[in-house]
Amino acid sequence: MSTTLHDVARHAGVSIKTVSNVVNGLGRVSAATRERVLASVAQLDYRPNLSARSLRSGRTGVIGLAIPELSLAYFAQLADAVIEEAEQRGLVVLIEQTRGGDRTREVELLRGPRRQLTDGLIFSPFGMTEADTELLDIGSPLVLLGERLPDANVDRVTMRNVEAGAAATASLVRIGRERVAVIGAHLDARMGSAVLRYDGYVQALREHGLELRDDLVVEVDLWHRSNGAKAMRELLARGEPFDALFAMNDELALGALRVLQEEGIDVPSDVALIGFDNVDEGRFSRPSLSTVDPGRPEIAKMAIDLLLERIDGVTSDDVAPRELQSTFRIIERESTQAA
Amino acid sequence: MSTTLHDVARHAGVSIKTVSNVVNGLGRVSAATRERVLASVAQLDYRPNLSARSLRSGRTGVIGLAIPELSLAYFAQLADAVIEEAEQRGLVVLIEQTRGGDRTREVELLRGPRRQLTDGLIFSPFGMTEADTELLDIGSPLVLLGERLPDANVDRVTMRNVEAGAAATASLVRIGRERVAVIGAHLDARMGSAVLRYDGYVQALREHGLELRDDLVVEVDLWHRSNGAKAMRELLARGEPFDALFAMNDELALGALRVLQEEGIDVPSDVALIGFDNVDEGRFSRPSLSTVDPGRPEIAKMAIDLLLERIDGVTSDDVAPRELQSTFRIIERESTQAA
DNA sequence: TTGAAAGCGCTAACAT
DNA sequence: ATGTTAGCGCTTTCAA
Repeated sequence: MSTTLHDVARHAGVSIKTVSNVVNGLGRVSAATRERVLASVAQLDYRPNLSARSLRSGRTGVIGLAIPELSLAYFAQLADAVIEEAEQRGLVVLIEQTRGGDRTREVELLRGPRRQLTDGLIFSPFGMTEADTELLDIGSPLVLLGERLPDANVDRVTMRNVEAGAAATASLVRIGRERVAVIGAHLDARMGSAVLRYDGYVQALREHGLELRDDLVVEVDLWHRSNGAKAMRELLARGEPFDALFAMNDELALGALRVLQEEGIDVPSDVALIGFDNVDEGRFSRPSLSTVDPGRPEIAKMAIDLLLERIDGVTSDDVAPRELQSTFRIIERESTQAA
Repeated sequence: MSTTLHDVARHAGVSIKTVSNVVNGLGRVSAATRERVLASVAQLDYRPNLSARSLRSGRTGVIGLAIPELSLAYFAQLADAVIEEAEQRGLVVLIEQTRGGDRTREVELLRGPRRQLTDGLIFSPFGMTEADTELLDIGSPLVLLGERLPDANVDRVTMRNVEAGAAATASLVRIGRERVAVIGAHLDARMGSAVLRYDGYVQALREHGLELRDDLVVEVDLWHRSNGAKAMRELLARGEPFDALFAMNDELALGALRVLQEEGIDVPSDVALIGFDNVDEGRFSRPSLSTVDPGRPEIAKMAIDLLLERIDGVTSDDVAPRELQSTFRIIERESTQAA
């Protein structure tokens, strides 16, 4: 059996309350007693039982992070940022994978028993639709990542997707490209990053007096690398000339890049390319990949801030949901080097 | 307040024990009562309080996974596999990052309060040295990943690094290469993957009657992509000709690939290249990267099996530590295509 | 400043 | 087949 408060109390010749006070730095304890208690704590190698503490306090010190898949670089790096930020605040992170937009898994996760284990959840939804919005009402603090489920009555962190999409597109135009293709669009969707980034794309074209051509727009369901390759083949098959490509994330961009090179199309001289997310790999691809940095550490910080304010009750339940936006920046690398 | 066992018991008109039995599927409960209890559970939306359950049972249902960094693709994919495997068994995973070989962080993590929150730990050590071995004696189930701390008295999962290193090297020789360079070596180390894979390399050269040339061996501390690039520049600067390269992991390989291409050296015709780890990105690089698949799902499964056997007491404490090895396989892609 | 005691929600030993 | 009850280790009134 491991050491308990009682053991320490007995050893130090004080009451269990005093030990508790010392351990938690609460209450008034005379320097002498504190000294004695700390000595006993060290000597007995006492460590508080977190289950008991949770049971009593109603807090676990654990927050959940639900993402589609850890093997997608974007989410791995996001999780990294969240764990880092949580640690600053003495919290620990439980990661749950929803396996790329599986609605059922997402719903189960929201209602599942694991919610009891966490003080709150940071959730990046993909499969749930607007009809499921009310399922988000889980009775414990929740912060959404991204623009999905726009009508949900919860705090969320997003980024300026429209502006970022426009800036990415503009960075291609600025180096003299006039036929800018885009892959990753979800034309039928009403909401989501795809819609917003596409809006930015359209907006930038318009601002620069360029024509929006449907045959330069490729829809892609999941933003995986393999789909980037597929989309690029489709685009090439259409035969419509283009001299630049905006890929809605880096995975798509790298998949597309691979196909462009197979076809002997040079990047950036024939086709300039910009991605989105600033995933590490883009720094080492050849050519290195220009991209949009979404400000992951800031996103992690904002999400945890919002969550903690609800957990701590600083923000009462009847305060309307808030939305925080991270600041992005364009990172120009070789794939958009002016010719 | 959320619903408790008592609430359900009262609502169903039975005792709390019966409810507990039903919820946990234990004991003999008549179909009728079970029915009634389940109805109440559903109606009251009862969910067991996991803190209370843990306090009572001494189990949390959480296992820890301590890895250097989630943003390294290998570890992200490993974590993915561990979470997946854990889920099969109703366990959940708490990820802790040791930030690439920081000994202090590793030691703190082993003794830290979070151990109280987990039933056991899967640990991939990097910073701790043999002098720290006894710190692994943490009094709760522990499984090591990899060959570090060889004298530790704990279960571990490894892979056949020597054989795999030899097989990788041999795959280069098999396509006619005779001057095989290697990057990632730790020549001064006594143990670790670097030593073993290097042994395999040496062994394969010998078996094929090839000369081991010191000037074709590049040491690299951390196996990051940037270091792969650096190592390749160093190798090229030496001026010693080579027609193949064994990189000790895929990150190194991709970093090296990038430099080779900058220098106009074609892969695979000028230099054939094989990495190690079978990270996703290798499938989409250009050329796609040949590699060694370490069998991640198997590693995850073995680690959790070992851990659970200790947790459940199936394996008693005085059973000597066991070592399980995953099976690897060589994956041949474009970077080792015969000319 | 310190102590005593109740009880968080659950499991399991024991009773019926 | 079902009920009673004693804690798990901690925090937190309430007393002293």
